[in-house]
Parts: sequence; structure tokens; C-alpha cells
Amino acid sequence: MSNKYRTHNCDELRKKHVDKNVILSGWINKKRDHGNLLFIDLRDNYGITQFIIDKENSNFKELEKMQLETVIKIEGKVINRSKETINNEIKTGEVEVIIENFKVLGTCKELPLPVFSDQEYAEDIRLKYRFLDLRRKKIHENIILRSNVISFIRNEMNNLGFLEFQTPILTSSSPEGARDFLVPSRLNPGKFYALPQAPQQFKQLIMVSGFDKYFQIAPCFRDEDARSDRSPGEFYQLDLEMSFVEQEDIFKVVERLLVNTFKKFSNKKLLFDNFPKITYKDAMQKFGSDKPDLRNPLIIKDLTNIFLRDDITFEIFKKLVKSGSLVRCIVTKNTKDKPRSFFDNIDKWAKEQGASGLAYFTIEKDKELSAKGPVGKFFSKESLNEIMKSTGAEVGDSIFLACSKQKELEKITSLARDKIAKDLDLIDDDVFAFCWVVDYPMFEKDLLTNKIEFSHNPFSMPQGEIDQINFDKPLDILAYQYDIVCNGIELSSGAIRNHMPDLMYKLFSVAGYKKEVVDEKFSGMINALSYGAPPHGGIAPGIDRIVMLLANEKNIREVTMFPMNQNAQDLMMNAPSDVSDKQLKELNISLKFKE
RNA sequence: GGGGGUGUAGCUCAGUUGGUUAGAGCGAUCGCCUGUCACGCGAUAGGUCGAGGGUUCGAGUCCCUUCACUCCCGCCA
Repeated sequence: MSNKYRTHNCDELRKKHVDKNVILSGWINKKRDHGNLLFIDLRDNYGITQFIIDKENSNFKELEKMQLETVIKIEGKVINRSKETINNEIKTGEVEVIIENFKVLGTCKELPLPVFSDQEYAEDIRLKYRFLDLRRKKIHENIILRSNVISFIRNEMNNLGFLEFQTPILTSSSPEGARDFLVPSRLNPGKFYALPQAPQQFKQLIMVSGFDKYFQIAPCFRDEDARSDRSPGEFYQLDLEMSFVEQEDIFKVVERLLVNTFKKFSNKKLLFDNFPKITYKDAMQKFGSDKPDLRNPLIIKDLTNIFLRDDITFEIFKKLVKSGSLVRCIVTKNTKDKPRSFFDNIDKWAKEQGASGLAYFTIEKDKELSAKGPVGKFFSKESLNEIMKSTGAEVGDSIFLACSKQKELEKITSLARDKIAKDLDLIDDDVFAFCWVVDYPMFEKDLLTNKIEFSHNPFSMPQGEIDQINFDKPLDILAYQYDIVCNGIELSSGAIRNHMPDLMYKLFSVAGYKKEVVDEKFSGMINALSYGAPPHGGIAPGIDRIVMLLANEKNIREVTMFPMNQNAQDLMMNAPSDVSDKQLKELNISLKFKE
């Protein structure tokens, strides 16, 4: 394409273009001013081309003063670079363009942050001037990667026979799940829409409507606080749903899709081409978390029963165990020569995490087996033998111990597992370790209120023959509910859905919802399921997190074009903002602020 | 809602035990320089040390309050 702005882009010129007259447009990326000779690097989306001009040209003085990031159009002639001056860093580095004429297309004020730099900048300035930030190489490439990943996924899904549909953005608030974003309705005073937390009910309705396989790159809105891997406000899921499927069918589709995507867009190896399946229960025991990082070889072992022995005199732990606490440990291989500071740092770190610390000892053998370390003296050699047997620990290994109630214990051992592995440099950063976490419990007990609640998704299908499910022991009911985890990051969760209204009512009643409430809150769903619903299931991998992993970024804002800050503000667009009294009046809204 | 970290020039940062006029690099402005690609050299401008209060003869530095950003906990069916 050639027009008045350019005959070539900034990544196109090669040796074969030498002697051609060309026009290029772009941003002034960098100037190198030799006084009587000036180099200008012109940048556009595609690349960089070096231009050159000397003082004999009447444009020299003006170009010399030109601000970086000014947008200009340059006309000139392509010439060869001499051998010594070839730049192999850029694709156009064998040639350069002698400037004959130029025109400023867009002026530029003094920059609040440099574009030409690999330096890191304060986030608020980056977000306020996102349009400048996005010109910078790394993030510019991340955003292009995101676009390519989405195109690829869309193409794969089409090839697999999925149909892409849009679902409403203005919908109804649902009582389960995260906090909703609400939108007041002008035509229905006092009533509110909610932005969808996910198109959950719609995609099920699409299955009931007989479309068989659906997908969508779906925006999801949840009014929850941010984390580094969680944008406040909105994010995107590859939302998909299939009819007449079992759990394994979903697994096959998603595994193939993710393996293809990750192989195409990253050089990192996949640790498993077939994702291992870990039950929720195992995950919590072995890793203390339902999003285990399987690159980390450390495994958590239970030692509770050993603390019932008389030849262990670690009285604090023994007392806690008697009152219902558990003891779990992490074994580190061959750490007997690690300095005292290594152990003490981890203990100190654990205390900073709000735990009572991590006890530790190292197993040594001179003539007899012994435990070295602050709490080593509490363990007899027989008990050490027993500990080695049940943990697989060997002489020279160290054992970190934590003792508390199950939930706290899972949390601290999970964090400790990451921390210790990092300190010992056990995590291979050049691999992706995917796994499925399966068999989530249908319900869980709220520890504060003792109420039975849905642990994940109320629409999931419980496991087992329907007439044999024991609703008197709701905590024992498992669901066809699953997550995909990669390198410790939860990529998606999904489920085989419950398509039977009677069973749905029953499950909701266990969680304390009366039939009338279910009818009211989920009328669309329940009603639809009563008119011939196919068995169906699906999943929804998080697009932002997939791209984050592929771009090797630790923060989701690095793969999001226009993210909000931690307080859910868009510093560039000034959102959220005040609205006029007229607007409020139309919506029948008056503002009342907290004291 | 809670905890940690950070806040000094347009940008990135240094600033010792509380002690003279708060520094460097990049950027800006001006000058010199014809082969650079992080060009080089010289000069100049640029500061409410996030804000407010306190301790002190003296505060960028210590204390209190507060604000902003960020990380984490809670929250995230």
C-alpha cells in the first residue's frame, strides 16, 4: 500500500530497495546529533528505520531541534550502509535513508515519560499516559501477542465446530458469587441491572436452545479487589459450553487448545502434554492449595499422628494436636550444610505471614541418628526413623514443621512451599506445568457461621447416581467441577452442569435456599431446565492470565491495554467520575455519603 | 476493612549517626562535534524532599496524622 503518508513502513526497507525514492511516516524514536551530521531513528508499529541528514541540507537545523516522539513524514532515498555501520539489531539495519524532505504530522510536547527506554516507571504515570506507555517496545509487543493469541484461539474454536455468540452485558444480579457492578435502570425506577460476572446462565441457556457448542471471548465484571494477576473490574474469559458431554470430553478439547496455544506462542517447554489430574482433596493435602505450582518439587506431608508418641517431647505441638490441630511438614533434600540464616529467615518469614513460625531440624547421623536445630532435641532417634519412613526424608535432609488448625495450616504450608522452593531455587522458570484439579466438593461449611454453602458453583452436577446421593452428609458430596492450573495460577474453572430442576432445588435447599427463592433468583435458568435440557458442561479459561503466562509477565496490567489501577480508577479517562444532577434525577438516584 | 513496601528535579534513583548552599544519570535548553545506533564533549535551567503537624539550636533523615501508588490478607459462586 502506498499513499501520501508512506510508500513503505519502518520495517520494510532492505538492500533491494537501494536507490529507490521512498516516503515513510512514524515517530522520532531517537536522534543522534553529530553537529554536522544527524541520525534519526523513525519508528512505527512494524519497526525502525535509520535516516540520515547533514548540514548541507536546508532541513538540517529544523530536524536537529525536533522533539522525540514527534510524528513526521520523511521523503528520501535508500542507500547502502558501509559494512562497519550495519546494525544487526534491526531488520532494516543494512540500509538507511538520506533525508531529502520532511513534514511534521503531529507535534509532541515534552514527554512525561520516555518512550525510548527499557527502564521501569511508576505505574500511575504509565497509566495516566497509557498511550505513550503503549508505544514502548515490551508492552507494545505484549498487546500484539494478546491479539494474536485471541485470533488463534478463535480460529481453533471455529475449526472445532464451536459457534461464537454474544450475550447481554446488562443483565440481572445474582445472589451467589462476587460483588456485582450495578447499573441503574431509567425506565424501571429503583431497579438495577448487573454486569455479568460471567455469561454462566446464558451459556447454559444457549445449550438448552440446542446450539450444541458455544464459545465467546467474553468480558466478565466482578467488583472485587485487585491482585497482580487480577484486574479490578473487568477481565476476559474464553467462555465455552458443550452439550451431551462428559467431563473427559471437555478436558480433551481444552487440553488440545491450550497445548496448541502454548506451543505456538512460547518457547518454554510444557512439563506435561497430558495434564495430570489431582483431586481437590489431594491438592489441599500435598500442596496446601487448589492451585498448586507443579514446577515446585516440594510436597507437604502429614505428621500429626507421630506427635502422639511418648518419645517426642515437643510439648507445644503435642498439646495443639490433642486439641485438634494438625502437623504438616516440608522436607528439603540435602540441606544439612545450609547456613543457620537460611532456616531462620524462613522461620522469620513465616511469622511475618501471621503464622506462629516454622519449626525445623536437620537429620544427621554420626554414629546414631539425631536431629540438629532448635527443636531437634525433642525427637528421639526412633521417632526420627518413623518420620523418615513416612516422609521419605533421608540423612542430610531438613524438615520444616507447622502446626495449627487445618485451614490455617494449609495456607501457611502452601506459602512456605513456594517460599522455600524460591529460596532453594528449585523452580524451573522455563517450563509450563499444567494440571487439572478435579472432584471439588459440592458444599463447604462456613467456619464463622457454620452454614453449608456452595463451595464453587451452584449449577454444577453432583457426582454419583442421583438416587444414591446422601443429602444428609452434604460435605461428602463431590461435584463434576474442575479447575485448570498452570504454574500456580488458576487459569479457569468449569463444570458439568446440573440440568435437572428437581436436583437443583434439592441442592439449593441444602444451602438454605427455599424453592421460591430459587424460582425468583434463577427464574430464567430453572424455567429453561424444565423444558427439555440437554446434559451439558463447559469451562472458561482466563484470557488475560493465559497471555500473561505467554508474555512471561508477573502482572496482568502488562498484557492489558487500558487497565485500571488498584483502586479501580482509570487515570487516563478519569473514571469513575461525577455525573450531573440531571443524570441522577433521571435515574431516581440521590447520593448519600458515609460519615 | 487490615498488614507490608515505596514516595527526593520532567523520568530513574543516591542522600551516611539529625549538621554548611539537597546530588547523579537520562530528558530539556544552549554551544562544540560528519558514521552514530544508550553517539561523544562542555555549559545552563530545573526541587513545597507527597501533604500537614510535632521533637530539636538544627529535620529529606526522628515521631504522629494523612494522601497517593504498589504487593499481600480478607474478598474473588
